[in-house]
Amino acid sequence: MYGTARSEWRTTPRRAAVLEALHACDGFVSAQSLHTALVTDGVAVGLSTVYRTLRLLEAAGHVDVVRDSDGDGERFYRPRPDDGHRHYLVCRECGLSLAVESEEVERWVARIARDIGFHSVDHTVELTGMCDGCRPGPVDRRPHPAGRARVV
Amino acid sequence: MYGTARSEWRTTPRRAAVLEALHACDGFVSAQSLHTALVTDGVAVGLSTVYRTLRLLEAAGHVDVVRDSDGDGERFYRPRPDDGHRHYLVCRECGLSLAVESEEVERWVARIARDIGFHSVDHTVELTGMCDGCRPGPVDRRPHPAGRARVV
DNA sequence: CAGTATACGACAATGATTTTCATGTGCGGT
DNA sequence: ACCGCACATGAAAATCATTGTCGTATACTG
Ligand SMILES: [Mn+2]
Ligand SMILES: [Mn+2]
Ligand SMILES: [Zn+2]
Ligand SMILES: [Zn+2]
Repeated sequence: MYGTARSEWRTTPRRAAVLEALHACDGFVSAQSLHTALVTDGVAVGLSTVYRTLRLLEAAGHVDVVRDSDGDGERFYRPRPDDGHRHYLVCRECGLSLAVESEEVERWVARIARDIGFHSVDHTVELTGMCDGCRPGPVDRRPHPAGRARVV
Repeated sequence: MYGTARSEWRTTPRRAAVLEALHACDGFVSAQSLHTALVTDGVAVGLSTVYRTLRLLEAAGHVDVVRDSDGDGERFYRPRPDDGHRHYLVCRECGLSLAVESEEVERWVARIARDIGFHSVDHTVELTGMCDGCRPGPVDRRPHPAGRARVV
């Protein structure tokens, strides 16, 4: 009748590039570093577009997110597996991130939501620790593996 | 011998005031609103001091923290019960927050940490939803109970 | 191909939190 | 009680990831 039914998701070169760059990364990346990676790679894309695209992907459930535990709560993104969201155990030192099995927590969340009677209950679960390579020896502390973002 | 052993926590009037104001609040409060409450109450205290004190309390494990889910990740604080930390189900609309039973999750975290072999594993678990009073009716949506921070 | 709703990007604005740094004060030692 | 100094305080400036603005470009429908 009136408004023409238009698609709500335009496939544009920038968005394709952002998504591709995201998949090319190991583990979690921030919007900023993803933008840097793109520019370094010769892809002309604005920082705003990277932020906007990541937000869209987040809303569409195509990425998992973890937030830096310190002050500004910086956001890090990772492509989400097709079969549902994951939760991660992240090394505070080197950024190594591992998806963990979370059936138990998912059930717990559902039970709590049902018992208390809240609607549209969403959940955030983040584990942080130190991996073997980063364990602080009293004397012989070795250099960290790498900066951020390995994944298994 | 050399360095004099000094206490690592000075009891000062401002810190006492901040802690008291925190206990006087229902539910979670931000550093900013806690500062406003203090000043309104006639207590002369700087915003920096409120932030610093809350950080200290956090590090000492005397408060529980939840972070706003949107961009800036604003932090909200609540006095922690003596018998250990809690996790909360918070209403996105009115801020009503309820401590939930989380034995199951605590055990899950311990198991994951042990299985994967990370050390000093810490965890963040936050539940957000909509309480009964805030449920969005298709037609008759009623005004929200109150702004932020009730607790049960 | 035209029309328009949407995407883009350079740049400014936001806003919670941190840092600075000059000054005040708790507290251990005497 | 008095000193001395490490730590606490606060007003103001800095930080900085993220979002808003708005003029221009472009994807998509017809
Ligand atoms: Mn989950
Ligand atoms: Mn817990
Ligand atoms: Zn590590
Ligand atoms: Zn509510």
